[in-house]
Amino acid sequence: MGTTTEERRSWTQDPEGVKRDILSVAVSEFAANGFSGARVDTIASRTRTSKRMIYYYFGDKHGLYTRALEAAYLKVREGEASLDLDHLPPAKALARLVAFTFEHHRENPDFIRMVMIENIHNAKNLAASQVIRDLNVAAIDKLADICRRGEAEGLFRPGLDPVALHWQISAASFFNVSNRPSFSAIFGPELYDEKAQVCLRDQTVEAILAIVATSTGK
Amino acid sequence: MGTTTEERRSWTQDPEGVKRDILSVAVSEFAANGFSGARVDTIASRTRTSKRMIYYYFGDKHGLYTRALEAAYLKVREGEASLDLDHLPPAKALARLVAFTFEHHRENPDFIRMVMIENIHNAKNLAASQVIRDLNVAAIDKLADICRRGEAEGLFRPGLDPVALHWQISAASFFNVSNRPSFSAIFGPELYDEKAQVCLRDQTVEAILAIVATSTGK
DNA sequence: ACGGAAATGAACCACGCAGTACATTTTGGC
DNA sequence: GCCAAAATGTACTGCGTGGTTCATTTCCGT
Repeated sequence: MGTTTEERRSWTQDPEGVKRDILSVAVSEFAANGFSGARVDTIASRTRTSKRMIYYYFGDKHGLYTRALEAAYLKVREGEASLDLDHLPPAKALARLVAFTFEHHRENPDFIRMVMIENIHNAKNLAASQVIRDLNVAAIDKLADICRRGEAEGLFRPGLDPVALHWQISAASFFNVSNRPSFSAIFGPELYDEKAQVCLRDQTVEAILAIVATSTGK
Repeated sequence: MGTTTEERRSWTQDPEGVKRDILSVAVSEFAANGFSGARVDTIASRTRTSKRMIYYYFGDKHGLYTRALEAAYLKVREGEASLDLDHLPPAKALARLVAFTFEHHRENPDFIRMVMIENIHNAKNLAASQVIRDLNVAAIDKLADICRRGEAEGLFRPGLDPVALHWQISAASFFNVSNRPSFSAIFGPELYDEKAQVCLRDQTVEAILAIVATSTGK
């Protein structure tokens, strides 16, 4: 009855595709607006599916946020995996790692913003995710290895703390992206010209090399 | 009629006090929860006055946020004014400035968080505030002066960019506070022990001194 | 001492937005 | 082919929250 005049809706199912779609939109929305700033309706409207599916797959806004955070981490750590430093001498390897980190952060502003947002929330969700903790601990192994080799060859000062070194590297690389808006607003955009960025990167590399070479701190 | 049984309310006016009260609560609430995360009702409940007064004096939530941001900046820049470096030789002065900045940021987490939040919002409000721009440009004068003196005495390499140097100093000092939650969550809280913090601070001072001393970058 | 403006109180409202109910279609196992 | 389970569409709701209305009290100039 009336089937001819009424519209018949049909679709083909694609659970994994739908989840991926939602997550990628969620990452960019949360990264852009923060947790409370992001709107589930907006996220939904930017996917090829509906709000209904978000709640179907992710439970609630918070669940979606957590999964988006993990997705951002996974993507960025994937990019790091390609870096092979074992064949380089320690100083070269370290220089390369620092320069790479600097560039890699620049290329992943959404990831940086997700971490900023997490820090505003005191890293509550980050701390709760075993997935992320594992990823990060793995990320420091490369650095620890370089330190070990450098010390063994007598090139680096003894007693280096890989975590402290990672802190120094992250500080510059992260800050460069995270505080770009405020820095540009106050001092002008010149420091973010490609040329100036290369300069900052090289300066950072040199600073890190200086730290491992000299005997500083106690 | 009935004036004896009905409660009579009376109060003494204090416009400036009320504004100060509201602003100080607003800073801590916005710093803690971000713009959309903060609740006007919560802010109101923590003041000695009412939500009505917030709208009376600040117009809307956004107006309150802007004023809170400026208040945070004013307070922190005030603390910096006490630092007198003119009587120190350039290297000493720079070392002192870096160490001071590092500590000063640690002591003002709410300010750091306000800047983080601004950066999430692409520094939109910060850019719109002439007050804040003036404050920051003034803040770099100290550093520019040290650079000038250092170069004149042949102690620093020529062509130093005070803004780039400020970037390096800020990166470490800011990151140390801004990313403490995520860093602690992932690598443990050890790096934020007093002892380790002193170590990081000294390491940062040395790194900055290395930058001005060597001829790095182009 | 009084009149108008500034300052404050108490209740109220409109609506944006997270989350749901219910119906319908697809899919895969037997 | 049939049926239960998974996946999707459509429409709806309750309430948290930013903002307002109206009345009342304090203060200050003359």
